[in-house]
Formats: sequence, C-alpha cells, structure tokens
Amino acid sequence: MGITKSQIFTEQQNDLAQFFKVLGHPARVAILQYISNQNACICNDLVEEIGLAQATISQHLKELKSIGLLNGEVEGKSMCYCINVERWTYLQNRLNAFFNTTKSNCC
Amino acid sequence: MGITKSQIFTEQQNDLAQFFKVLGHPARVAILQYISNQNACICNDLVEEIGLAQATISQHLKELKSIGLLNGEVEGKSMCYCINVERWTYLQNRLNAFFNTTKSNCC
DNA sequence: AATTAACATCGTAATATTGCAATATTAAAA
DNA sequence: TTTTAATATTGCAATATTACGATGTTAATT
Repeated sequence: MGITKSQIFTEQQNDLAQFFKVLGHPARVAILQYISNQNACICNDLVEEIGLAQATISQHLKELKSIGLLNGEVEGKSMCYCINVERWTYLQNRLNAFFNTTKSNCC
Repeated sequence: MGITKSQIFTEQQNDLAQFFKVLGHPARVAILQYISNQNACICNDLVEEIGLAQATISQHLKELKSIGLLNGEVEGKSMCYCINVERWTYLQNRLNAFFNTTKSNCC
C-alpha cells in the first residue's frame, strides 16, 4: 500500500519518526554538514557541492524546513539557509530522550 | 526516479542516513519502545500490541535487524527479539557526534 | 504422524520518494 | 525595461516503501 497507518500510533511516535525520516537521506545529511561548515549558505553552492540538480536540492531543503531545522532568509537574488539552532538542540534532546528511555531488559 | 544517488555521498553520510531512515517509521519506533518495556519479547505480542498484520511486523523487525539494533533468538516456537545494547549505544553516540559537529555559524 | 502455533517469505497492490527537465517567479543588473 | 541570476514549483518517470493475504517453514503438542 505504501501508506503508513499513522492513526494507530501516538503523536509522539509519529513525529519522532518524522524527524528521523527527514534526516534519513544522505543528501540531507550532506546539506546540513555543508551549511555548518560555511559562514553563509547559498543554495547554488549546494548544487555544485553536492552534485544533484537544482530542483532536487531545492526539494531536499524544503523537507529540512518542514521539520523546522532550517531558516531561510532572502538575500537579494539568493537565499541564505541556516540551521535553526534552537530547533537543532530540541531535536537532539528529543532523540537522546528516546535513546535513553528505550533500554533493553532481556536476553 | 526513486533511487538515491548513494555514490555521490561519503560512506559515513550514507550509513548515518540509513540509521535515521530505519528509525523513521512510527511502527519501528513503537516496536523498540515496546521491546524496552518488556522483559521478553515475542513477535506475536507485537502483532496485537501494534495493530499491524503479522507479515508487516515481521518486515519491520527485519529492517531493525538490518542495522544491527535487534538480536533475535529462537525460543522453541517463538522468537525472542532484544535490543542489542552495544549497537544501541554506538548509534546514540554516532547521532550525537553528528548533532555536535554540525553547528550553525551564520545568520 | 497429524496438528497447531509462531514466525518468515513471497507476491502484489497502493502509495511515497527521488530526481530531473521544463517552466515559473523574483530581484538585481545592464 | 530587458536581461540575467538564483531559486521555487510543476509534471513526470523510475524506483522504493508500506501493508497484507497466501503460503512456506519449523518446532512443540496431541
């Protein structure tokens, strides 16, 4: 079917999974790493840097924005995409909470 | 195309993304949480607990096994699936390293 | 030996994702 | 005002994922 049965899971489970899912593509990992190594980020750089078509990069940026990880500011003709540090930290804490509370008790 | 261009990314980026991807489904999050709340885990419990068909649960378990997060032991007719604590910790450290080294420097 | 219980695997339908070319859109530059 | 540069959006093809019924497989039970 290809459709996830979200309604049988809790909201926490769904949005935790959504965070993981967005990070679950090497292009998006690479984009975040590249942005963090720059003082400024311009989308066009990413096209050359990553090696995917402009439309594809734009799409990946959109997904990263969808979970609040990126802020985009218009700078003339260009865009300046930056990591939203507050959200970044929130996400890291959220994932750590998941790892810390989910422990093995058997075998 | 639906196919990820893995060859243009580093091995680190690809397997980090793979970890995220496997965790990026609410059923798999739920499975890990359920296992952690039990002293033993039997797959059949999961079918009732999660509310997906037995074949579907089996498939999700397979994906969790594929990144080494679950150990499965045969126990008579049943299976005992457990979290591989060593791998679990490795993964947590790996993700934290990603979060800590990827920082924002602009805007 | 037949039955049953607990999974795993296969096949398949429905939907999602990835990627790109083509085409907007927007703002600076000429 | 036309042109150009940078990015977004649309439409589509190829592939991946999700889910489940049907069918194996294996081991305990009868």
